[in-house]
Amino acid sequence: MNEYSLKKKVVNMVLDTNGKEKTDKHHKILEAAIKVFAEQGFFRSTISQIAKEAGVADGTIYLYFKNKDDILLQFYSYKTRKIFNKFREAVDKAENSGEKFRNLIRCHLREFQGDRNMAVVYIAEARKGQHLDPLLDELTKMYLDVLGEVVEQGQAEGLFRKDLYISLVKRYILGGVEAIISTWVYAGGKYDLESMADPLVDLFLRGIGSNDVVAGETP
Amino acid sequence: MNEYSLKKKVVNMVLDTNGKEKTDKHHKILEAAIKVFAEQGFFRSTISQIAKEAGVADGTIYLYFKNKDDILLQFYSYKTRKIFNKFREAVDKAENSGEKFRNLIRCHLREFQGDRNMAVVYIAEARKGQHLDPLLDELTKMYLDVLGEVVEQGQAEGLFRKDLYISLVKRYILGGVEAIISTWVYAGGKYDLESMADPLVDLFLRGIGSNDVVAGETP
DNA sequence: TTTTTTTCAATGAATACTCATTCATTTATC
DNA sequence: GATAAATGAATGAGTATTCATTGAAAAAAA
Repeated sequence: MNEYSLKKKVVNMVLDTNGKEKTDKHHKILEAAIKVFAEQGFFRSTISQIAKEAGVADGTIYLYFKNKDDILLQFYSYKTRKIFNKFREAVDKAENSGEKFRNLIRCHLREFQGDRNMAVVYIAEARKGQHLDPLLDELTKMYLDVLGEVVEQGQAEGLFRKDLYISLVKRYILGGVEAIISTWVYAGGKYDLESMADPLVDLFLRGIGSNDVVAGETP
Repeated sequence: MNEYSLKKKVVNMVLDTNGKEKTDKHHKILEAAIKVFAEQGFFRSTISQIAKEAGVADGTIYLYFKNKDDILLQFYSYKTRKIFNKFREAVDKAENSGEKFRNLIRCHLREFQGDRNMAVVYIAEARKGQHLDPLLDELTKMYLDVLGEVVEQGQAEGLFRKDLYISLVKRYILGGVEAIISTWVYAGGKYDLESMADPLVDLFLRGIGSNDVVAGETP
């Protein structure tokens, strides 16, 4: 929106000797912001609310973030990297493509369940796409790439159908998973999200049709 | 936000003798607003922009709408009703559940393709759910109900599997369809959306797995 | 019919208010 | 004591909403 001139070095994400993230201001503000965003949506949230939630002064936020947009941006950047590593790991530790597929979806659900505020922000704020956040697209793209990889391997292994419209399949799977997360978020996160992985994978693999009957067609 | 005291009667959606909606101010403003919302997002859009797009003065908008939020609300209310009738019709005119299912999804895609601004607003703005719009939930709920109906009938007719977790299936299908619409919107609406209906239905019915192999399990 | 009066939708400048952002001052750290 | 970090009140840009004024058209009077 305005000029990007950082007056001070920022991004001093300190790690303490245990390797755990030190609860420094930067982190505290980020978490507070996501909580507020999750509750009210990005545009309704004010810097003052975030500052209060983080227990700092309004001005302090500007020592760590360029502006309000930058808070969301840094959140995406941070979480996206972190989550993507988990996804990667889940896929890589599996032997065959079927297991990779199941692991990926289970991991997706588990990670979002583990950080509900993040889930809300991703689900609610992410769709806008377009201008604010190339980062968002990046996560989506990475996810789709991993999925594509798994599906193609699955085809090679004879586990998945050969006649698939891959780009459609990728979107469709991501859509299905996000719909389940969105429902869970919306229901207040009351039930166990990860346990939806198996029924969901079953749907992806077998579909809802019985036998070989293709509904709506008259062969 | 403030008190709800309407000083004048509003909502005079005039129908001319042909039954077509007369292009009165109310309608003109609504369409203009959705265009602006689609381009910039609700919060970035200003009343002045909408007024300019509609070719009226800023103040005129307040003769037809309580406030900015109300524009979005009335849009949802209006479109939701309209679209739902189409969905209903698509389902009712089919004989068997398979055809109903296919019709519903095709209709969904066709309607969204036919009004891209609407699609953008629904996809981008709708996820927030929560507070602003019980209307939104209403559309979703109606859609899920119709879907549930179709799926249950399909089970009775032996077309769909009996061992389905219905509430999961409903969400999952809506998610898949929305993902396809979202992709289309995001790609700039360049290709034909309705033609995705058949491949999509195929995925829903048959899944991506080959034969009876259930991936990731070791039976 | 012509003239006068009333009405009320439409206008857009003025208002009121919200917030992101700044910066002079205070507090902590070394 | 000097440097760095944090503060929060003050600023002002942006914009939703209001309302006194206008003028075209309908109704009433002539």
